[in-house]
Amino acid sequence: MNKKPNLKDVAKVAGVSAITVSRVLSNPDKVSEKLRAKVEQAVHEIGYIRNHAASALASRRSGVIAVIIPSLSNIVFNDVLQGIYSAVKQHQLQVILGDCHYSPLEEEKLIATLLSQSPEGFILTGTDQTHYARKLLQQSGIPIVQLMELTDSPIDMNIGFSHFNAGMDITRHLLQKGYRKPGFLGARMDPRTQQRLAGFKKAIADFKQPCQSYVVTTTQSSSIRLGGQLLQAVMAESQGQCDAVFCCNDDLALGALFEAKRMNLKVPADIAICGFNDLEASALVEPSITSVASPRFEMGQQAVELLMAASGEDKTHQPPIDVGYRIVERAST
Amino acid sequence: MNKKPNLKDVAKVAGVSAITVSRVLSNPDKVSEKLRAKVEQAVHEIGYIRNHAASALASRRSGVIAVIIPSLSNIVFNDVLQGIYSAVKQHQLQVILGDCHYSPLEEEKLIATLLSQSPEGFILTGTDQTHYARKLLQQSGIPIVQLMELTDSPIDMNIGFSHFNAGMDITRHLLQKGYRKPGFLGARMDPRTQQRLAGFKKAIADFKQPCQSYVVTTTQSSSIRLGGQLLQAVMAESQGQCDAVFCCNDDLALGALFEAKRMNLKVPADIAICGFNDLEASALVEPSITSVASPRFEMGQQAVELLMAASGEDKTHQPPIDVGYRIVERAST
DNA sequence: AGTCAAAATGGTTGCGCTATCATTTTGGCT
DNA sequence: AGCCAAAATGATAGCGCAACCATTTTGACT
Repeated sequence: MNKKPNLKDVAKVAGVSAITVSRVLSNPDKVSEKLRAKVEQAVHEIGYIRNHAASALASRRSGVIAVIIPSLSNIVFNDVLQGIYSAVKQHQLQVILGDCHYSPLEEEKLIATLLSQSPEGFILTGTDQTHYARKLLQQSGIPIVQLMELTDSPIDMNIGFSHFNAGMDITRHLLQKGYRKPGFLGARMDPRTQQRLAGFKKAIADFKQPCQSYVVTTTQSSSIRLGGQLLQAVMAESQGQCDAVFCCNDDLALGALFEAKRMNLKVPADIAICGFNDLEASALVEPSITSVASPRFEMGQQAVELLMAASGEDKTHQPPIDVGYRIVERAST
Repeated sequence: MNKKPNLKDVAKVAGVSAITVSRVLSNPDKVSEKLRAKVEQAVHEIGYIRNHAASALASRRSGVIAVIIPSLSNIVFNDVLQGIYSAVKQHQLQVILGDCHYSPLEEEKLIATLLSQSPEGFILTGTDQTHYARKLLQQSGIPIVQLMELTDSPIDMNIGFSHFNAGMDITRHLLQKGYRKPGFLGARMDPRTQQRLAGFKKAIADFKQPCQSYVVTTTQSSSIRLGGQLLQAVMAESQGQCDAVFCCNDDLALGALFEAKRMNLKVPADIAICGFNDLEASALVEPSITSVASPRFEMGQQAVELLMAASGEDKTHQPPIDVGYRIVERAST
């Protein structure tokens, strides 16, 4: 194995200087047609690949953005990620991704690690970063986007929607449909789930008529199977009285739906079911499941655009961007 | 904003030389207790974060591995990714991830881009890389793992299972169950799907009794909804004769199942349905869906371990590792 | 042909770190 | 106390590239 070719090797083959090769690679518009062809030919011929570390060091531009999500297994963040990757491609950036497993402490460590790559922007999920994490981020001086939720005190920029309002709205929807004994089924209980639960409680507290409500939660991670178990739990706790469940996400809702069938409960006659995130399956099961849709892909895209826009100009603190949500009413309610 | 602190700044605060600080950070065992405490204190105090680019340039170790998957939206690759991330954490590595959208050409470009980060290992999905991509990879001299499928001519290392055999086995299962007019429903038609289809055809060709088979495929990307459409298509094509479908993945199988119910076909009496990948939902729908399970998470983990093991020693070409698969027989067949 | 500004190309230097080797300090032993 | 190997720490150089500024070439105009 010969050692990897560098700029000088290309320069030699192309018969130009090293700096010229560099220019061809980074500013193809600034050089003459002939030169570019000659150099590109040489690059291809010897299979030259630019050393990113050296380039980043010399130019102080890493061409990288850092992203931290709480979970790789949750489809929700996948959609966001796809948005991020699609946007990033336009800007010729690389993504370095971290999975903090819903833990602020892991997130803090990840932030330190990812910052060492000198990212040009940072995308975080949620707003519950540790104090030291916030310090590191602020000190880094790069643009930051906090994603998914809205907060009054963002580190820098913020884009998302109100999970509290969404939880409240969908609970109101249940109440409007005449259900008076709704239950909340929650898993994981991350901040966004808690906000949805708070919305649930608020809707019930504000409702003009009195009603009985149930809350069954677990810190286990969410799954379809768990949805079934939680439905059993809420039916047991309510002694069969519970007539509607707001599941903190669609996985649970699917599981609750399957379980309801096994328990011979008619949906929505005996029990209404609604979920959150509007996964594809929710629209296609029988009966289809009412859910809350949000523009996840677009949120990811827009987060990248915000970073790019911000890295140019000076810090003009923009207000949080509310991307909103939509209650998708279906047969299950 | 003061500019970011560097090694010298830490050294000044700690009252030692820059190189010593470097050593504390990279070889904490090689320094005295006192020194380490002093330096770590200084690091934390000024919020120093090591410049990865400079470190990588000077040490020729990037601490990064590159991973390319064909799709971010496919849960299958998510499981693999999780395995990769879990293994990577042990080794203090970062992952740079690319999504090639099932395109070898995009993959080639991605490979070039990711190689510029001087990764210490490369994980690829599948075995259909372009010629130039293979050249670049080989020239890079780093360990490479091709994942998911098995091949006789790997670029370097290879871990996966035979999609051909799996497709053949599950088709045999249908035939053994007495179905004589099976159909294959395929989406995307990436190499692995094609191998499953080839297995399907082989099983039918080898079967001792003659039977009628149907193949309906599309290059559209897979979805639950599409599964329903493909079921309609195969029933139309077979004039209602088709009595079993092998769906190239579980999303299609779920869609086919939902559609079968809408068409008032009993599963498995009127039509058997089986899928591939054994997603959680497949076990929980009614009737539960027969599928093919494979150790995806472990494959991802093991790929990383292979890379790490290989980067130490010399290239001793190991044979491909077959992780196997398992037919999970359920109510739908 | 001669002029001059604009476009194209090249030389030097330093980004922040670590490898290599050199030097100093430590501490167990006679 | 004196010796010496081992442990701890420091000085120097260079990784491969792009910023900066210098130089050469081009071509539109008189």
